[in-house]
Amino acid sequence: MNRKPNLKDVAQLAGVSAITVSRVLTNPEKVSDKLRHQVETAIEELGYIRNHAASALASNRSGVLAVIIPSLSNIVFNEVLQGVYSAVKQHQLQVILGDCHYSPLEEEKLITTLLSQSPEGMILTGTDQTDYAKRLLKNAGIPVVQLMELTEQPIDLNIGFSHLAAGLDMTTHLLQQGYRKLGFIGARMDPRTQQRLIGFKQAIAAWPDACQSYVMTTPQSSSIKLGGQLLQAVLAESAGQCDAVFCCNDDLALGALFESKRMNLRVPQDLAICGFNDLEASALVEPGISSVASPRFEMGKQAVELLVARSKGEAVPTAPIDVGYQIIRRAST
Amino acid sequence: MNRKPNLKDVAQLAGVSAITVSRVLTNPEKVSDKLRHQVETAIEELGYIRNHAASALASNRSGVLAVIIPSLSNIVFNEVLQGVYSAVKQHQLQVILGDCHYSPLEEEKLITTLLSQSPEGMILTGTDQTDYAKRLLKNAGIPVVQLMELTEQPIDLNIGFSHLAAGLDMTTHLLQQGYRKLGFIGARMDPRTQQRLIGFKQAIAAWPDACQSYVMTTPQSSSIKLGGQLLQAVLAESAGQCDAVFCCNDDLALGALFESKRMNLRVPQDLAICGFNDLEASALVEPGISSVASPRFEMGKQAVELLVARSKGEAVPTAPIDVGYQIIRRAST
DNA sequence: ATGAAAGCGCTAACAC
DNA sequence: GTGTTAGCGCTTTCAT
Repeated sequence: MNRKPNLKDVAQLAGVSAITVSRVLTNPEKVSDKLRHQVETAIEELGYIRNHAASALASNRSGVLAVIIPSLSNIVFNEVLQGVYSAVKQHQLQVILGDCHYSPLEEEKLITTLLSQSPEGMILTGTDQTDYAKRLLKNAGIPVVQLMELTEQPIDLNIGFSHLAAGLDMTTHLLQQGYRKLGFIGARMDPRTQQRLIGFKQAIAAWPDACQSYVMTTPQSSSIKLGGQLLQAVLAESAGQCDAVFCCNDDLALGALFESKRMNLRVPQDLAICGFNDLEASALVEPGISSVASPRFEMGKQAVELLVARSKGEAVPTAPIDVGYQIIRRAST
Repeated sequence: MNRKPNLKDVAQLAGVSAITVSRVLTNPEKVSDKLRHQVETAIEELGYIRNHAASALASNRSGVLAVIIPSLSNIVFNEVLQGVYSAVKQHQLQVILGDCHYSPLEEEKLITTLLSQSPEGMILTGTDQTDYAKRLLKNAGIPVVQLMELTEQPIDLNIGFSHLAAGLDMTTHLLQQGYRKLGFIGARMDPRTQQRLIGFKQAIAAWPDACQSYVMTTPQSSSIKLGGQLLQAVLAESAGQCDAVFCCNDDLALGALFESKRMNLRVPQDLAICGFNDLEASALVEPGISSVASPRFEMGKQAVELLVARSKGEAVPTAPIDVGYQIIRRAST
């Protein structure tokens, strides 16, 4: 016999019926000590591993959690993922991960693919799914979490924070520090980055004194190097007048900082720099870069907990959950 | 009717048999244009999504690829993952990912879990699986790739490079630059890091002139901050004599560089610093940090291609594939 | 506490 | 090119 052993093989060897073996696997406490031991021995001897597809089909429970992030290379989503993985362990769930490359259309396609695995829940990043995707998800009858940002009309559950408010607060901080010629550099410009830019503009509009703003964005994906290039662009655009730059993330901010040093600009005297996401490096470079911190790991974890609770039919908050953010002030501003 | 539509529902609506619908889904070219169109319309109308568990059970093909990495938070494995994901797309495979936290025992447990999904292949990081895990994998009868480092006795397929040789080359580079009091700082100390350390020691042993070495390692996980702390430790141990540090990765190297600046040590005059992995930041800090580059994305990609080829029964190289590495010399050394 | 029978939704193998 | 039949390996339901 060379094929993989199945339940029947184990049952036969243990001298019990298939269903008893199944019980040992899922509800060991429902089987007598004696039989359980016989079965466990047989399983070990045969090296039996339960066939997940058959199990899922018969029980109508896949044990799968679908997760879609916009980018595998952005460390920010990686941290969310870590939270997700830390939480699924306790719940015997397998994660199926998709990377939609910031594209709602690709996300829609991924959703159909992932739905075919009959996931018991789905975690999405952001709130800009296509209408068709939203319909699919509502029809799927599984709990869905939209993560990272807030929306008035969630598909189902929603956990995040306001990127607009964070952008506004950080910009206000720059203004309070006395800077009046503010640059904004942004890459990729996904919905959350755009919210930050809106916050930036609102803060400037709301400020009583006169101030200048110079916005420089690119659809290119973000990198440290790009931060240096965009800083140059903003300085050129402002004819060197710009005295503070709001970088839409910490990678750009690091690049801007390194570039400033190469140009012998003093930070924060000649130029203030702030970022977003509060990566480890931002705290450790000289000067430390002011940034916006948010509980990414926790968001991922909480999304899973919420999903699981909902699956069990427990009552869960259906209103968006605002996890907040924190403006971290450092020497760069 | 509120339950999810199945093949039969689609077939009935389209006025065909179930198998025809199945064919439209998997081999559209085997169905006449007319019927195919009818079926596609019915699928759309019902919002039908194929049940993966049933499909996998009946066809004995799961469409799943299992991947285990030692850490989700280490960007290095992330890049490998990106390679993996970039390749699976073309092959209609879903990735199931496990994080074994650098523990062979946890890896063993993960392997059993992941095997229950009947994956069509498995990608593992490194070569230090438990004996039981190796047996399980051999019995599973699926192609397995051990990635990142090389081994004489692979479980099945093997793609990687010699971390020992890379460590040796980089250390020799330091010696060639005239440094004679070499520090080694290492965190986590997984098998690959240990190989780098062995290379470090071999290079020193092989060098004709007298030289000193100071090795400082910790089981803690690596971070930028830790790099600064370990640098302090090495300087203390060497009574300030150490004139070059080999950092087992670029995070530590960055931390060491930032710390050197705080201590007003000139790099590379007072202290040379080199890292491993060649992260983006290493090229952009001032001075740039010398490092070891390796084709991580490509390794991930190649692993998938190899696995798929093997699954199809194509001939694939069974000998380890050495993808090599590159010593990147920058101003820090 | 244990088992027998039925069936989950799909596809392989074989007809036609 | 299309359909029929059988069965993948497991769990549900119901009986004992």
